[in-house]
This record gives sequence, structure tokens and C-alpha cells, in this order.
Amino acid sequence: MLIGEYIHTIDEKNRISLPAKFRKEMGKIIIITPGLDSCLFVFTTKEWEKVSKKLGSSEEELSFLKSDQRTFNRNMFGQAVDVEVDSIGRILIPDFLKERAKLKNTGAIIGVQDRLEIWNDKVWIEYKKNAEKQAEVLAEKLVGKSDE
Amino acid sequence: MLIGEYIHTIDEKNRISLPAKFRKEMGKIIIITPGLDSCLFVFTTKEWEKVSKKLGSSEEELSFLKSDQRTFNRNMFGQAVDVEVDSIGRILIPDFLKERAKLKNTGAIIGVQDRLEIWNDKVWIEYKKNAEKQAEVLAEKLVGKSDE
DNA sequence: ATATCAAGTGGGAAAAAGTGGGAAACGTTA
DNA sequence: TAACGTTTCCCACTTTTTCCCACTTGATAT
Repeated sequence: MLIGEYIHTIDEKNRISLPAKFRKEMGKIIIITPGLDSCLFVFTTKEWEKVSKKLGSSEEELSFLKSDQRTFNRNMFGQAVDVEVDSIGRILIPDFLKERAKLKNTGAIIGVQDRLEIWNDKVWIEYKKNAEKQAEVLAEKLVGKSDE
Repeated sequence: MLIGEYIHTIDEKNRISLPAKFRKEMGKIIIITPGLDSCLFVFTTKEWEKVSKKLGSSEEELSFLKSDQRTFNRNMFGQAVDVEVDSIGRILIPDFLKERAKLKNTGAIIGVQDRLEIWNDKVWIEYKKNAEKQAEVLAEKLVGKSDE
């Protein structure tokens, strides 16, 4: 399971180190796509197959989505790239994806269960503040459940 | 069952000793996550599996399509970390969690049934005072009127 | 009281992770 | 085909993390 948060440098060649903890699980080839909330999603090839199957399959599943999410889904396929992790664990972020997520000299790499997300680190910090508040409510449910 | 309260040092390398009484039950790998009331939750891997399963990103649906789910998952997984207990019973608290719980040089480690909590010890002391008062009030309610 | 042991704390050295950059390989264009 | 810009590969430096050893303290037993 991919968990945790790391701030890493993006160098002049658009390379960023995959945190060592994630390398084994991510494997040699990864898929980067534009994500929701102006971050990038990073999938293993295996996870990507699942995702693209589900997104592509039934119209019903898509029907309840908002229009901007539909737009996102189209982009997701069109803008997806497969990238090879280099010998010391770095990946190359194409310019158009870098711009898309407004990435600059540093980025936050987040483990979210079975995908990674890459954020502009400042945007991430801001996002987190709000997420905390919302999460507290849900967390109470969680703790309650674990006692059953 | 994990019970009791201990105040331990957090050293310059962000290490804190797991109280000896907790070590056997916690095992070799533990999961730390943000908890309620700005403390940290510490789960055994087993307990964590339960918890993360209960959240159940439902298999049929892509969890990242819903905004609330994204927020929750980012907080839940992105702010969690798995840590190995070292050979003499210490764990390492990542900076982002240390900040989140406002931990300084010492922390309170509390056994709460099947998880631990790590608090800023001063905050913990304060919290306890209130908890005591509330307990008295709640006890009276329980004994007195059956509903409000 | 002293020796012993377990628990907690601190810190140095080795190893790993992260970062930067040069040079070879590739491809494109004039 | 030569010149130029990109990309890829590899090496080297720096920082961080991990591992291990040793000291301190407090409780227990003799």
C-alpha cells in the first residue's frame, strides 16, 4: 500500500526522485496522467489497466459525473504517458504535465493507497489544511468502526 | 489490550521509545496516522488493515471520482506512514506528523484499547483535565435522565 | 548498601537516498 | 554530412537515514 508524503526536488531536466519507499511497489514502468484538483496521478501499469477499464466501460458509471469530470476523463487518456523509472529511482515529467500541475522546483509526492499523486508542494500544503478539517469528522466514524 | 500513559523524550532525530509494555503487542511494523484532537494514532499492521478496509474504497467504483473521497483518502493515506520499530524499541516520527501533532521535545504515549496515541504532553495534560470534568457531567447524565 | 538488570536516552559511523551535472547517443535540420 | 539541440545514461557529491554501541537512570534483589 502506498502511503506517506515526501517533498522532492524537480531538477532542470524535469526529473524527480521517486521516494525510496515507493519504488518497489511502483515497478519499472509507471503511468502519469493529469489528476483531479491540479495534481498528477501516477499509477503502476497494473493499476492503470484497472482504472482505464473502469473509466472506459459502462456509460452508466460515467453518467452521474459532472461535466468537468467527463472532460477530465477524456484528457486522462489523451494526456497519459508511460515513463520508465531510471536506474537510481527517478522519473521524467513531461513539460505539458509539469505545467498542468503547476510544478516548479519542488513537488510533493503523496501515496494514496494504490496511486501516487504529485503536487505543487505549496498548493499541497494549502489543500491539506482544508482536508484536515473535513477529515476529522470522517475520522470519528473510522475509529468507531474499528471497535466493532 | 493497550492501557496506560507514558511521557517519553523525542530526540533530535525524531525518535521516541515505545514504552516497553507496548512493544510485544505492537509488533515490528506499526502505522502512524493523524488522529483526532491533534494527536497521532498508532496502529498495529493488523489493526490498520481493518481500518483501511472498513473505509473501503468500493471495488466497483473508482474512489477518486468523488471529491469527498479524494479528500478523505489523501488525508487518510497520504498522512500515514509505516515505521519499523528499531532493535531497542524506538520509532521514528516523520516531520510532517510531528508538526501535525505539535510535538516538541517530549510526548505522551497513551494506550487506548487496540491503538496507541501520541500527544504533545502539555496538550494531553490539559485534555485530561477537561475529560475528567466531562466524565463527571456525563456520569450524572447517564445515571439521572435517560434522554435529553 | 551495593550489585544487577531493564528501560530509556544520546550520539557516532556506515549506508542509503537524493541531487547535480557531464558526456555519449540520438535525432533533426540546414 | 555536419552542426545543433535533446534525451539518455552514468558518475560523483551531499545530505539524510539507519544501524549500532554506550551511557544514565531507576527499580529489584541479595
